[in-house]
Amino acid sequence: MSDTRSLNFIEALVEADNASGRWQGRVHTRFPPEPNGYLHVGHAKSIILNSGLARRYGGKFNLRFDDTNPAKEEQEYVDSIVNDVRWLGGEFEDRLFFASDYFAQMYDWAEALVKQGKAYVCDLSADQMREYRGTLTEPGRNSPFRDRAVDENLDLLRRMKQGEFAPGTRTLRAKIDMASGNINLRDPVMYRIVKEHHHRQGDAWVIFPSYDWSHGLEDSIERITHSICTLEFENHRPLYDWFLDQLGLYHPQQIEFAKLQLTYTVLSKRNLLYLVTNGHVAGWDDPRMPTIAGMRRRGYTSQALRTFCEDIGVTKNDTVIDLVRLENAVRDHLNATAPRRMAVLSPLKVVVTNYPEGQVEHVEVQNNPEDPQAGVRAVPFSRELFIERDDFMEDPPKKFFRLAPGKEVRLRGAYFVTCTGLVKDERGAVTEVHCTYDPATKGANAPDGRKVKGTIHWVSAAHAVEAEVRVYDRLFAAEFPGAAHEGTPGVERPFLLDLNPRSLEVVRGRLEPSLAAAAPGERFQFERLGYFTIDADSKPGVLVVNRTVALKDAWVKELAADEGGAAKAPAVAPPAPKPKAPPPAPTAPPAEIEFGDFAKVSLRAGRVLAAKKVEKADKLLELSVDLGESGPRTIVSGIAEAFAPEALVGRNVVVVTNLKPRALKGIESRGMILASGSGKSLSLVNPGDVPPGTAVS
RNA sequence: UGGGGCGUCGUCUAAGGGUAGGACAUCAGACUUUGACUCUGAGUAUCGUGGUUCGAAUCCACGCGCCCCAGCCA
Repeated sequence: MSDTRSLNFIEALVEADNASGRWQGRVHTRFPPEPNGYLHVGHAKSIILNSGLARRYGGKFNLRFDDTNPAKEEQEYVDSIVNDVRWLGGEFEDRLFFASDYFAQMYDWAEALVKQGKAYVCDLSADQMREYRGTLTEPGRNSPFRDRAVDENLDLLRRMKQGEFAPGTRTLRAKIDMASGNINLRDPVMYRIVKEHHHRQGDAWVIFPSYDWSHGLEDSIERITHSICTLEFENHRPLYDWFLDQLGLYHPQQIEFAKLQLTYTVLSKRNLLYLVTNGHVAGWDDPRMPTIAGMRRRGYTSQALRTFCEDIGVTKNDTVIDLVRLENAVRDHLNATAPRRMAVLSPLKVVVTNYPEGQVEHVEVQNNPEDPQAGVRAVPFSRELFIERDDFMEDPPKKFFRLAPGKEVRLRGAYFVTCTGLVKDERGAVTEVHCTYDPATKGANAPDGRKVKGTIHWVSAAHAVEAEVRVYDRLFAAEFPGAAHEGTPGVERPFLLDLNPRSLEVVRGRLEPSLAAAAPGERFQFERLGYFTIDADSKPGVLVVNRTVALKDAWVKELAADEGGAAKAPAVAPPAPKPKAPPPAPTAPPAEIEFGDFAKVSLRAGRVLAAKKVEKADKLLELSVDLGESGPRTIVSGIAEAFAPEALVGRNVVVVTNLKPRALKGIESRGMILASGSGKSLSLVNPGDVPPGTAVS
């Protein structure tokens, strides 16, 4: 650590402790996951914080499974977690621990507490206990079992441990204060009866310690100095302290920080589990998942994750980090380290008409301009090539620097070529582009000094290797998944409505031949496209490639700014640029559009499922519209003056479905409702009685 | 209406009585054999109201806003 950044509040605290000699200079942290799911980026922040502290201050870092609830925990999760922590650089060496290994010790301490008269066996049912607990504003009442004699408590506790009682019939509770303003102090449960097989203890135990009872003990046993957890445990700290104090045990300091939250991302284990079990993704390690395993498979590097976590800082502020920060960290690291290759994802054939048929030569291309050490490679060039469809336009706007009739561009690493003609199919689509090349420009500038504005990538048609390219985009289309649908009647999992229908697009790519030998896990930059990694699904001769993250693209911004986003619908939506000016009312057509533009409009029948007013907007309604897709779309429409929300539910409407999503009052609208008229005398275009999704002309 | 925590550019984050700084984003420009990278420039912030002080983001008071807590989950 040779950085100059200022200390975060935990580092400052540790340094103060070191200065005062509070822990004799020791720093010992831990990461205590419950093995009931895969780790995600939020956990990465914690792992990096805890292990980073140990590294920075010459201390130690433990990995400890908090496996105190046999009902939810599995060995599969233990294995994945160990793997993920290691991958992230969490150096726990031989200090891999399990809370369940401390069960006997914890039990002895529980008996000690009973003997001190500070814990009792309670026969209240869960429901009764809730009633006795009181509410946030009213104190609780003492359990009728609170004053049992020590001997009776001891006897009962031992019999609980023997398995004499049914689950749920009794608990061991700490005797603290039923009137405390902090509900956690109202005689919290220490042990509950659970008759389930434990992944490590088997059936040896039928009583299991609660978090509040066990966590401090675990830390104490391991001689942790700084027990770092997230903000929601702040209310539990008095308990952490109470148990340790009553027992007179070694007493680490609990410190709370704000957990990581990310835009366009869902991070609760419950929701992630739901996505996995309901097939919205292919598994915990689906590259769209925010899990460590998913990000690794996506091609993220642990270095990038570490930089990201360092970068966002550690505070107690409840904040949401913009996903682009993570993506930038990944780009940064990969820009410096990933070898460049050429690959064409949406091929358009180019014939270099003045290049001899059958001739092949190899051009030398740098592996990484950012890193001269990376050397060069030879790429075959021939008469027939593929270029990206997006890199050719028959009738380009003025600022288009790529290939177009009569225009000259550089083929990266090879020659200048000039477009001399094109071939179309019967439907008018361009199928082939003809060019001539200038032999004098090989790998260099033109001797006559003429410049080209654009450089495009290419592959030799005959030499290209085909690959399945999985083009991933963010899993959710909304910045705060589900937030806009919170409280919508009948919607029990609002975040599902914001799933990005284009989070995965699979294409047949043509890759430069050197990629044929690439191994799973290798990462590359496909020039001008993005960073990609070879997926584990690859088999000899069958390449599967994942897009890790796209390169930034100033050109799509340009297009969006100039043409209101209508000119081009890329295969994968780039982050929608925020409109500069307030967007025009969605029902008002642009002043003038071209015939060609109009032909690109896709109209489909939809049915309105729900509608409500948009806050702070007089004219806008937020609609949920069924278009026969996997989930309804959210569409914001300026028709509030003409229609009451309730009047729209169930109506059939015509929707422009291929518009670039656009944020209106912070709500992402994915489509436009067709209407005629204006203001209060609007009428909706009716598609007739057809199923949602039907194309309308 | 109980207890706990948090409020600084659009978003993160520094400064903790003495010039409100940085990063990301945005915009403008330069460079470019990747419309990438890099570089230059610009705009935008101390929740509010009082008070203490030569001086307040910082200290005090009173408000306001947001988050967490009523599992035999962690």
